[in-house]
Amino acid sequence: MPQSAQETDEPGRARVGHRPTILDVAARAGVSKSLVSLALRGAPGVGAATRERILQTADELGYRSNALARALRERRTMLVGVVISSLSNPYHTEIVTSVERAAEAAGLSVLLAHGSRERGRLAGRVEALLDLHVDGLVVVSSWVDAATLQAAARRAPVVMVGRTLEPVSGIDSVNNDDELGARLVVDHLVGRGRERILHVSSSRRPAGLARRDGYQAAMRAHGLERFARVTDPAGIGAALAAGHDAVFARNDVEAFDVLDHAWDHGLSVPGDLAVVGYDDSALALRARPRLTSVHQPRELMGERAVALLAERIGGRAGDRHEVLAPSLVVRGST
Amino acid sequence: MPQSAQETDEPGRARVGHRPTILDVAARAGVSKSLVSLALRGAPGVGAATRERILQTADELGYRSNALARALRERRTMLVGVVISSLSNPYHTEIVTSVERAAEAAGLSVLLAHGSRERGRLAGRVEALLDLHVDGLVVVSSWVDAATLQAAARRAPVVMVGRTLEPVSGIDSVNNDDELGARLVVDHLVGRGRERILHVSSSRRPAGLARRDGYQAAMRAHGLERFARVTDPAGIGAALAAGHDAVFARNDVEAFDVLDHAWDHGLSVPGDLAVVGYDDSALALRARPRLTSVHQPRELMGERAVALLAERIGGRAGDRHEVLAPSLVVRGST
DNA sequence: CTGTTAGCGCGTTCAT
DNA sequence: ATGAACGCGCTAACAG
Repeated sequence: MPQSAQETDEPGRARVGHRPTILDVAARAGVSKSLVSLALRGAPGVGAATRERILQTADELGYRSNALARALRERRTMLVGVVISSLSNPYHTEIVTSVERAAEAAGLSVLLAHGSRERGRLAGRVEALLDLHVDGLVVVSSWVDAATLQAAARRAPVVMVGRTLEPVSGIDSVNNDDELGARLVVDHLVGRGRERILHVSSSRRPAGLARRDGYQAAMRAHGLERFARVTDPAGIGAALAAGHDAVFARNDVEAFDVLDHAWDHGLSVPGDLAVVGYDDSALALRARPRLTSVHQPRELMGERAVALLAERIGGRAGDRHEVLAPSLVVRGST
Repeated sequence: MPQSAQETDEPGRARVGHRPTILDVAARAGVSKSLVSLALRGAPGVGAATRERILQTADELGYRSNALARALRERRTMLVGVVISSLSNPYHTEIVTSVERAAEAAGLSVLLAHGSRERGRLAGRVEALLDLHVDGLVVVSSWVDAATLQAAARRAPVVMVGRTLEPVSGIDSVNNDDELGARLVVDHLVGRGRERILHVSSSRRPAGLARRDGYQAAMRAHGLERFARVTDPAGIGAALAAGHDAVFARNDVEAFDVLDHAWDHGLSVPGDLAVVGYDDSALALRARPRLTSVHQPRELMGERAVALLAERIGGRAGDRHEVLAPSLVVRGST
């Protein structure tokens, strides 16, 4: 004969080493577990006195509903997963923070999964979040490959913050106009009389490529293509030796490297060399001189990402890709 | 008459918009769900041919076991939750990375929850992880209050990386010897002929307090208590004006602020002012000149944190508190 | 041995 | 206000 916990357990006495369940509360309060469920969620159909007694009992027992069981039944978790590949790039973590803020405002809770660039690791992190049945996924890393994104999108709404290397159908995206950002930089530098502008970029990442393209187009537009040159951070020394009066780095991290190089070699900034970064992250303010940098509207990007996720969760079908305008923040490095 | 999925569903045909379940695989392979479960987990008692067919079928259907259901049943998730309050302090994120590495090696998957210092937010993040039934919790933030830690420890093993403000029973901890670290700094500076050593510390955090105490004790040991002085970062200007030839900052972030101040006011480092940080984080290498800093064995700390968690999960009862020795890494700033 | 049945874990929902 | 069923995977007990 099968025995339920209600029959075997001493009613009203929580088993030791065992979180109290809804059944414990029901037994102690002398009602059915259904009623406890209703009462705890403030649903109608529960007498005022009974409700009070149930809440009281739950409180005494320190009852907490089991999120796993609820999620299993409700088919949703109110969780948003955020995947990130760099905890050391302030721009990425600042995006995460803005996503968190927006998610919280929408009643969603954020779980972060972090994985570095190693093949497969990030895909594994995405899997882990999906396995937990997050209601949506925000990807803040261009290292998650298209196949993984596409597969993920079949399991949950996915928003990419930033660019993907190849177009991916079934996901939304939020990013800034990297070409425009690059143009703002070149225009600014040219306006300050700099012409020999070097571009520093270590990256085959999509945003890096777009910025590089924007840089080249802008140089061309100013008739400066003869000075256009791209190097990775390791080649800064050689490139600068060839003669440049300004550097546009693909992001603040690499701009910081350029400043370090200048410091190490006695180059004055902005005297000998103007330096511009991208992202306008905390690093831009850390730098000395403070870094002129292209600002991405992070706060808005986080909000839009969560909004797009919410729309998808609400049933919207088509893909949406939002491109926001960056702006240039001028500081001491130019 | 109740109908099971097996009866209502066309066998071998996954319902659209619905992840295939173990039942779908069972139906398609013509076996019971129990056998599918056994086969998928490589358990004995399944014929070779049958096993093959089942695996094949699962693969065709793209079956993924439902982690929520499994966790509900098995009472464990193989997840470790990590709580962090600052994504902008490299030391914290580097600790996270080392915990991740160690956890992965132990077959555990890490979920990060981030919350800033606002009252209650962090406690909420801890709750969120516990509600997901993480198998253990690593706390990398002294902002999580003692009551929250104690309550958490009743739900899952908890390891604190760093110090708690007040002693907390029921949790383990891993941290470095802050007093020793401070002493290393003072000894080093005195060895280089600096005596007027200022301590910069913004913080009422436990680690900050311990470093401050260590600093004061070390100054006393050198007969330099008359020069001992503590200020917060905002007061650097005034404090330096009072005459100091060295600064020991409570962490790299604040040491960086000191370097910035020096730069802004034309003080040469280490000529006019020697500067020492704490944590030996990525910031120490970013700084110019590069920062002398107290190294905490982050990699080891992450490993020990996960090891302690594993022990607790394995049933160990008593509290364990490990204190590791820091070391001084001397660079250009002194 | 191979494979099945029944029931558990826990919260939600619906018909009674 | 309640019992029964359900969401999904695991497992003890049992049949062939």
